[in-house]
Amino acid sequence: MVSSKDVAKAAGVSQPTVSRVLNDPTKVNQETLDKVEKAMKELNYRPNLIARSLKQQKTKSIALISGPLHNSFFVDTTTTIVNYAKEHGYHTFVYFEDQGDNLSVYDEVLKQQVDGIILSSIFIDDPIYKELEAAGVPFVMFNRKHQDGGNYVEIDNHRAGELATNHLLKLGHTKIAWIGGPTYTSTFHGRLGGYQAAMKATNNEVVPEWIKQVDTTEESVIQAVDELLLLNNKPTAIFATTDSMALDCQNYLMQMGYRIPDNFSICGMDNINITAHEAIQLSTITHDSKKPMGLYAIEHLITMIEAEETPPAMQLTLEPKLIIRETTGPKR
Amino acid sequence: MVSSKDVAKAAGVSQPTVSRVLNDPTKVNQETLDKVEKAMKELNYRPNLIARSLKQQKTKSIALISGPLHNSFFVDTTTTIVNYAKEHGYHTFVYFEDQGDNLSVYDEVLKQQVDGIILSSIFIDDPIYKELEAAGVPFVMFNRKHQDGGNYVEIDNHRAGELATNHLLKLGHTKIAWIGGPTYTSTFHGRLGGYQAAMKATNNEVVPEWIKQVDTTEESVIQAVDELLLLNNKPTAIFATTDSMALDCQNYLMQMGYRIPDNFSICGMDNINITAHEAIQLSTITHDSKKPMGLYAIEHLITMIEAEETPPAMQLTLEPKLIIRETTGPKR
DNA sequence: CGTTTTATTGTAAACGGTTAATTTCTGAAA
DNA sequence: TTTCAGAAATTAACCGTTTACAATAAAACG
Repeated sequence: MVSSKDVAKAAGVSQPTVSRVLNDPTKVNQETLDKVEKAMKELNYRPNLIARSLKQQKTKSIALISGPLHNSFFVDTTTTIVNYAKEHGYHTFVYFEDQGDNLSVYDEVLKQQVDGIILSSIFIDDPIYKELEAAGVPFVMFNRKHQDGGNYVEIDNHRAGELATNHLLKLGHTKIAWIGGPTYTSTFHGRLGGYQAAMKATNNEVVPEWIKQVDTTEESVIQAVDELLLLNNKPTAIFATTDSMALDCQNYLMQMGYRIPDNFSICGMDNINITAHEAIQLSTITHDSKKPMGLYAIEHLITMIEAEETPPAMQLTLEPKLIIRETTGPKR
Repeated sequence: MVSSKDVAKAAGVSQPTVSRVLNDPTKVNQETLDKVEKAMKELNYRPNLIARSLKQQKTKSIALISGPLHNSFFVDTTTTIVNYAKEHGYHTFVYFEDQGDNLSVYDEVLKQQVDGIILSSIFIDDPIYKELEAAGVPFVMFNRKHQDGGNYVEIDNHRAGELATNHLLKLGHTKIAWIGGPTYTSTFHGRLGGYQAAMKATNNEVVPEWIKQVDTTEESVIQAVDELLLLNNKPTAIFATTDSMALDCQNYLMQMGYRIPDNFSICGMDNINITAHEAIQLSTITHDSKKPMGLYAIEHLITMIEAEETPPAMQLTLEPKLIIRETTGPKR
């Protein structure tokens, strides 16, 4: 690999002069500048960012620790974050959440000396929060948040749960199932709380068998639906707390010969792209902000990284909004 | 940030001893090893991988330059690649293809000293190929390939084009539209060639107006469909050369009140997940290999990175396979 | 014309590790 | 007792940059 030393030799100057050409060309004589730039071109010189990072104590790289892309919600956020970062001169390391072994990811990321971290995969009382704070690296959470606060952008999950549930109640459903991920995450915790609150507020019984905690994979959703189908007091509507899972429900129920919404109403959440497809038409919950959630996160992260002094924490809870499409209908 | 020097001081040893504890603990006395490890723990020491990378001249990081995730094909490949890389100790920088400004991405990536590159976004005669070769960094292409060969995994696009077209011909369609991306990429070049070959082989006219080259965005697909709808000899079937575009066609035509496949047959390509959804049921093309395409790519890349001497080039062309679902039907 | 600025370049040190070469120490063999 | 091998630790050099500081020469000043 050709280094600035090689360029210096070729141009007949000292190596720091080459460095100056790169960083502050006004500080160098026009004549030498030409010489050096010519040598750079001839040798096809590319500055070594690793060396620069070491010296400058910043890497111009960030880490995105994201939920799995098979949930399209994370497709949008990943795209937004990676592209915005790139436009602002940052490179993005991407990692996908791992059942279990998450700690090693954080550890690796910190060793990599990233300038900041964006994460969606934190638990309400995740000990990683304190570790990250101790490491002193800026980080912002999106989608999920932590009990200790910090910087985050989320949707009002409780309110969202109420919204979806009330929508189904208003259609005449009273036997409403809830399918979601682990409630030690703020998202599902809130969405479950909202569901329960809405049921109670209307004096509807919440039967424990209607509440299905799954690991959000298709198989686990299918199993949950199977179990619901075997119940005596079978629900007539399902609040599937992510669109990804709602699609799995819809698909499986249709495969089993049921008609949506005639036999079952399904309401999802996230308003991922495909839900608007004419053949899908999934009722869902979105938020009423112009900016996508990932954008808030990355904008704020880069502000934090580049600000002289720590800016005030971003604690953003977006207002949820119901989108009624064709997968929810009156109880028959 | 606490460095190995701090650990050394705390443990009362020299700094290289700390390094040896990290890299080859057998070379260090049990007693000192304990001392050092204790100090590491107490100070919460994390080795600086940037410094290590500089010295070792390898970063244990790779770059993935991918097509946009809104095409779900790249969702699967990205997931596969990032996860496999991580399991093998590599960190993945992700970039999404950019209309136009691709060169700067490659430049940035090379400056970052990545150990290898995986890319899907290369043109048949892309000059970047020679640049990458000159830079001496291992790289493998997936999905698309380059005229000069190199390391790649692709699907037989010509064959795939024939397969899809023949399927539609057999259903009685003779007026078949082709919608695809720019033909200076090997994928669309091949898929168009196969379509034309199949038409000619059956003595069917290929009307130039039926061939729509778009930029693969939803808007451009909609515009193409609009134009097709205005033709006198309107096609009765569409070969949309990625599932992403096929879904856009299906959605738009349904919105316009057409019925699929009664009014139009649609065949996609890639077999992305959602196409199997009961409400979508898109006919499509896949390949008959057990491994996903991205896996071939990343496996080979890591082999290239870690092999003593350059392994033989991987030039893999997977056999396409037709999946018939419900969006293609007999001509009415 | 001597002295002070200013512009430009070079020298040296540093970032945090790895690793080759060297030193120190121990204990066994002669 | 002397010698020497081997183990374990230290010292020094290096990776490719940036940057503080010193040196030099040219320009500006009174």
